[in-house]
Amino acid sequence: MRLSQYFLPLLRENPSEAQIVSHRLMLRAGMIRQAAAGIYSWLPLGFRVLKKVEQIVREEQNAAGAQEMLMPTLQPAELWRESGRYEDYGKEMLRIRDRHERDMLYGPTNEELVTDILRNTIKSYRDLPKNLYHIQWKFRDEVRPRFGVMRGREFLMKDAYSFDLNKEGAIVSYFKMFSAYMKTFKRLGLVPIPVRAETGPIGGDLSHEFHIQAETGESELFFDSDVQLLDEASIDPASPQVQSYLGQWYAATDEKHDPAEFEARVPEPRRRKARGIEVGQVFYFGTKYSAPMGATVAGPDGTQVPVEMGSYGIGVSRLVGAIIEASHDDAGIIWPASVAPFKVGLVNLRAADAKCTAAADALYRTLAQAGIEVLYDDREESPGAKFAAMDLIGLPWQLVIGPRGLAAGTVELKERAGGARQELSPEAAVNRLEGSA
RNA sequence: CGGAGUGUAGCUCAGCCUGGUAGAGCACCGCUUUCGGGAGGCGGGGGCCGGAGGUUCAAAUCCUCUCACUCCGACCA
Repeated sequence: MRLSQYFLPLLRENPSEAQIVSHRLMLRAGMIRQAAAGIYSWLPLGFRVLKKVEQIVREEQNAAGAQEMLMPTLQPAELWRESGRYEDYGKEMLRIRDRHERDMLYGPTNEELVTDILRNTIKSYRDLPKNLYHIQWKFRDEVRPRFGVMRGREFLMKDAYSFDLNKEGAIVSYFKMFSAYMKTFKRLGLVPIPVRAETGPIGGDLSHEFHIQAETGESELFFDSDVQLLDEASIDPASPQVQSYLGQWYAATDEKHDPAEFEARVPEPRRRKARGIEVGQVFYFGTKYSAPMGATVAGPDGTQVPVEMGSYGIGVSRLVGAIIEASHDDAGIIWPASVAPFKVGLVNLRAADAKCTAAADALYRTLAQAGIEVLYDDREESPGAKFAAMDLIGLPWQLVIGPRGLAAGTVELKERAGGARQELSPEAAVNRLEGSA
C-alpha cells in the first residue's frame, strides 16, 4: 500500500480527550475516531489490526473444536424475560422498541439467544457436546465509558457457549477453552495471567479471568509470578486433576484475594501485586439458563435433563488497546508481528529524486510480489517526519532507501522493537524479511 | 448516578475576569530553498467562538437554560 494513497490521518499532538497511552496512540496513528462516548469507527489501519486479532482468536477457537456462527446484535426482550435477566441487567442494557411496539435490546451477551437455538434443535444427549461461538458487536450502556476501545460501550467480542450432558463434560469443555485462551493470547504477543474470578451477572460457580499486566489496568491482581510460565500444552482438560493442577499457582482478582492464603502459599520473591487489563473470561454455570429456558435433552436413560453450559468471552476490540498498552515506547506503537497491520514500512527518503524513487518503487514491487505486507511511504516529506510516522504506527520492520545507501548499493533495515539497524543489499533485506516470522 | 471540569480552525491552545466585529503554533494549499530522525523563506485558504434564549447601541466575553465530551468516585467484561 502506498502511503500517499492510504487513508491514514496521523495526529502530531495528543488529542485532549485521550488519557491513556493506547487511546492516544490509536488516535494519533489514525486507527480509530470517536463517534460518541465509548463508540468508535475503525479506520483502515485500525481495522487491519482488529481483523488480525479476530482471525487469531477464530483460528484458536476452531482448533479447540468450537464452531463459528453469527447471531444478531438485536434480540427480542422475550428471551431475557424467560431467563430473568431482563429486569436484572439494569440500565447497562440498551433497550429498543420497534415499530410494532415490541421490546427489543442490543445484545450485551448471548446466553439467552444461543440457549434458545439449542433447545429448539438439540434433543438427544447423542448430539452433545457442542461448542458454538460468534464474533459480534456487543453494546453495554456503561455509565462511564473511558480509555478508548478498552472500555467502550460498543465493542467486538468473541463469545463461545458450550453444551454438555453433565458437569464432568462441562468441566472438560471449560478447560479446553481455558487452554485455547492461553494459546490465543500468547499468539497475540501477550503474557496472559489467568486468575480465579467472581462470576458476576453471568452466574455460576467456576470462573477465570485472563489479564494482561499493565499500569493502566482496571483490575488489581495478586499472583504467583510462576503462573506466567504456565504452558497451555501442560493442561489436560480431560484430567480429573486439571483444577488442582492449575490451582497450584495462586492467582486472584482483588475480589477473590485472600491475603493469608497468598502469604502461606507463595514464597515472598514470587508474590506479585499488579494491575491488569481483563481480556477474557471463562465461566462454567451449569443449568442457570438451560433449566429456566427448558433446554433439555433426552439422557441415555430416556429422561429429560437440562444441559450443562459454560460461556467464554474474549474482548477482541479491547485486545487491540491492551496489546498497545503492553507494547509501545515514547515514539509510538510496537506491534507484535502476528497482529501488525503491515509487516514492513518502506521509506523513500527522497521521493523527489528520480533515482531514489525508482529504486524504492522496484523494492516495493519485489516485496509485494513476495507476499510481504508493505506500507510504502512514497510521500515528499522530510526524513524526520517520515521516521516519526513509521515509529508511531509501529510496524515490525522499517526499510529505508536514501541517496547515501543508494551510492553504496545498500538499504537500511531497522527493527522497530529494539531499534537495531543494519545496512545490507536490497536482495539480502528482502530475504531477511521473507525469513522472519 | 453523585462531584469536578472543558467546549474558539483538522490538532494543541490563547482571548473571556474588565463587552467594541476572531488569534498563535502545528497541520493544509501554492512557489521556493532544502531535506539521513517531526527543516527554512514568501504567499494563501480555512471559524454560525457547541446550541437556544436573554441583557446591551454592541456578546466568544455577562446572565439563564440546554447539549456534548473529559476527569474523580460508585458501578461494570
